[in-house]
Amino acid sequence: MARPKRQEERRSQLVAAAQRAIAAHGPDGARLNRVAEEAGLTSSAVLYYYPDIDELMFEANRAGMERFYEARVRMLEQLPDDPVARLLALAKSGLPSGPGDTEVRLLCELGGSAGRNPLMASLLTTLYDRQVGMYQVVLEQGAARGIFALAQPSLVIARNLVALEDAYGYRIIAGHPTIDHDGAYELIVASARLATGHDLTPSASS
Amino acid sequence: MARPKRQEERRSQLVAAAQRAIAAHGPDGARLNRVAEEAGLTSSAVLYYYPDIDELMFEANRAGMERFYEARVRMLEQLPDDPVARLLALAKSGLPSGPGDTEVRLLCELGGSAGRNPLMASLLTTLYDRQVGMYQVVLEQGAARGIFALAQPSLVIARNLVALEDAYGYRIIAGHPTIDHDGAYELIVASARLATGHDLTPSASS
DNA sequence: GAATTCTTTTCATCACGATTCAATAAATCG
DNA sequence: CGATTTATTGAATCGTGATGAAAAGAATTC
Repeated sequence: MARPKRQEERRSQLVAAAQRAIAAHGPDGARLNRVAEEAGLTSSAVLYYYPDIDELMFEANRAGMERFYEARVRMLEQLPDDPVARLLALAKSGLPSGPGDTEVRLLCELGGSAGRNPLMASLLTTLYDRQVGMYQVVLEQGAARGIFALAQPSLVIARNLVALEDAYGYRIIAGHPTIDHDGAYELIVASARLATGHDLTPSASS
Repeated sequence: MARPKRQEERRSQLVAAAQRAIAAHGPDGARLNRVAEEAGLTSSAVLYYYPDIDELMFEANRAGMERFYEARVRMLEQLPDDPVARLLALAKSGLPSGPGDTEVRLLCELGGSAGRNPLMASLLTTLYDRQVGMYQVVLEQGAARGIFALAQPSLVIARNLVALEDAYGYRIIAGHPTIDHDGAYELIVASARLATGHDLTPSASS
């Protein structure tokens, strides 16, 4: 009797468009027009789905973080039950592939705005703690099996490893001439070696 | 025969005002009006000194980084010639005092924009490398005197320590509930302990 | 105090982005 | 097809910020 609603589909398209716009122009430079252009619509159409533009922007950021985290969780689940392999995979998956990695670009943009946006600050803090939790599980698992000889509490090691990921993410996004994805990975692994007392060579897992 | 020029003084006042505005509203939210208000002037007066507003903003950012770095260098110089004390002081001075630390807030804001601003990216990369250099000097000094037993090349250790500083700066600015200045300091020192093979207790320097 | 140069404000203008609303297009069902 | 609901557009409006020009204000020298 009428045209069916398919708003959810459009809404997620708009969220994706907003994410691209933010990655391209920053959280404040992502004007309504840019989002609309990115989505192939007019600004009015965007407003039709998100009468409050801030709501769309927040959702774009929130969803971006969620997606980043969820992807890592899924990756971890698909891996064999090997602490060494898992630790290395975590380190690799936490780094941007290069300066053009839009997913991490988004996260970096948010980091700066956390200082003046309590909501963003809270989301980022949560994301950080969740990632720390992931590392902790792997570390504890390895320790329980006698594979890792943790030199520090797992919380300390995990916090430092996630911190390294974050920081090198910024360096890679900024295009550091000698710290690219692989270089940062090696640096993080080097730190993990000391903390776990393990070689962390892919094959020497047991 | 006429009123003397004292533009340099005003210009540096404006740079400081711009820094405060950026720390308060972000790199893109720092409108000309905000800067003027922060400086106690009108927007036109600001334009009188900086016809190109982007030039002021860039200078504010550049000067902010420079100042941050120079302050650390001076602090190091004033310290006794003790690698342990210097390393600890470095770690402490690289972290924001709290979420309200405007100097580090500024740096965090820039980190995000580096992805779309090559000039900022270049400045931040330089700042990072310079800080790494500072750490390297201290590490090598300690190693040469037999105080530190470096578990890795000094470049690797230094890069990781500066990275930790950066990342915890973001966490502190974001107001992480359990990672404040002191907490982050302990985490960084914990990592430095493993890398230097030294207790890093303030008194056990020799 | 008058002349001169530097500084600042006021005001007008311009461009751009957000927002609204009426009009139009599209999809579905009977 | 035509009624009905959903989706999208385009023009109009509004506010904000950047910018420029002219006028007013301030500091110095003679």
